[in-house]
Amino acid sequence: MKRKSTRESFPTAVRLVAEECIAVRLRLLTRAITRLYNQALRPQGLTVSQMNILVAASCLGEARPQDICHVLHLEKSTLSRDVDRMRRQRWLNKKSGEDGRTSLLEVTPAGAKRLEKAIPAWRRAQEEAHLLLGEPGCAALGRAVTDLRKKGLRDPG
Amino acid sequence: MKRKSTRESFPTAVRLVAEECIAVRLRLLTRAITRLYNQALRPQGLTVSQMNILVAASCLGEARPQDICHVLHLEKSTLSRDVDRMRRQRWLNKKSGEDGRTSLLEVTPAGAKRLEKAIPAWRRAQEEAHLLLGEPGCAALGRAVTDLRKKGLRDPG
DNA sequence: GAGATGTAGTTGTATATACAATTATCGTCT
DNA sequence: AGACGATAATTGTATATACAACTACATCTC
Repeated sequence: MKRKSTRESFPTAVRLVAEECIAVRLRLLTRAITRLYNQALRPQGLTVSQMNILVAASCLGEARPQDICHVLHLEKSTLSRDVDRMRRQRWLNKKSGEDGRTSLLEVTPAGAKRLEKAIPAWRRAQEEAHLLLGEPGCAALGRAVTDLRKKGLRDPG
Repeated sequence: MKRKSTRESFPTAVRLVAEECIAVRLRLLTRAITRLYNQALRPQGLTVSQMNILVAASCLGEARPQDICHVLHLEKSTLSRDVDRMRRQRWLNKKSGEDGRTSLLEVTPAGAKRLEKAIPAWRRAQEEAHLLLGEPGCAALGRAVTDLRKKGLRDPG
């Protein structure tokens, strides 16, 4: 993997980014972990994103799209399309709310079943991920998310 | 945000996923942090992914696509398309390597300039991200990535 | 109550991501 | 030399993601 470099000299700042950039690390780690979960979930016909949404919707009961966006820090247009796909699969049902602008999403029985059947696979992925991050890493992650919600870094949309 | 739930009872396991899932948290956090960096970088005409690739390529010197995939845990087809876009921008140059199958990527002067000009914006985003994660969080993140590379969770492609 | 302002969701467009299949090349073995 | 298996990259297809623009509805203000 280490290759002979034809020009070893380049700005110090670039080296700094390479060594310290939080986004690089976080994105890299997320790619790896996402792959882990998706591979576990694939036989269940679910992606980790879809599972996220099903779980959030289950917890919220009848949820407005914006509520789900808020808890997942998801952009509204992203969710809109995710929901499209999941409605096509009949995992989510859309009802119009009292306010003519809003709608309410609800997990269908089929969606709930799909989710439940995926739990064992999730558990396996979760164990591997836990091993990879270590207990302190997981704890730090939890704290960061709590902070994020508290500080309310404006969520998109 | 807390809404009246029409059905408060649903499987315990689902609650468990909601409260503990590492993928949910990591992805959520990554969405937020990615947004942070992208907003900072947008005036410089760079995305965080593109910056990642420029930095990796700069550090490696002449890099084979697979080398970049390896250090960033990126799937080869993903990189292939990212590189396409960046070649169109003239930030990367592709030369054919000695082996007829491989190619070598090199950051062009234009690419290097674009990257350097983006550093101040990066620095601002980095500070905010650091604040958000806290020093322990950042340290844990660093450790996790080091571990990931050590344990060599097979990278894709 | 009509127009201004604001909010919820969808649609247009682009990037980022990955898996599967394909293409092109390489190396080896006979 | 030719066949076969391995490797590097590209291409086909689908999901995930976000910003900007738009649509439809609501609320506020005068």
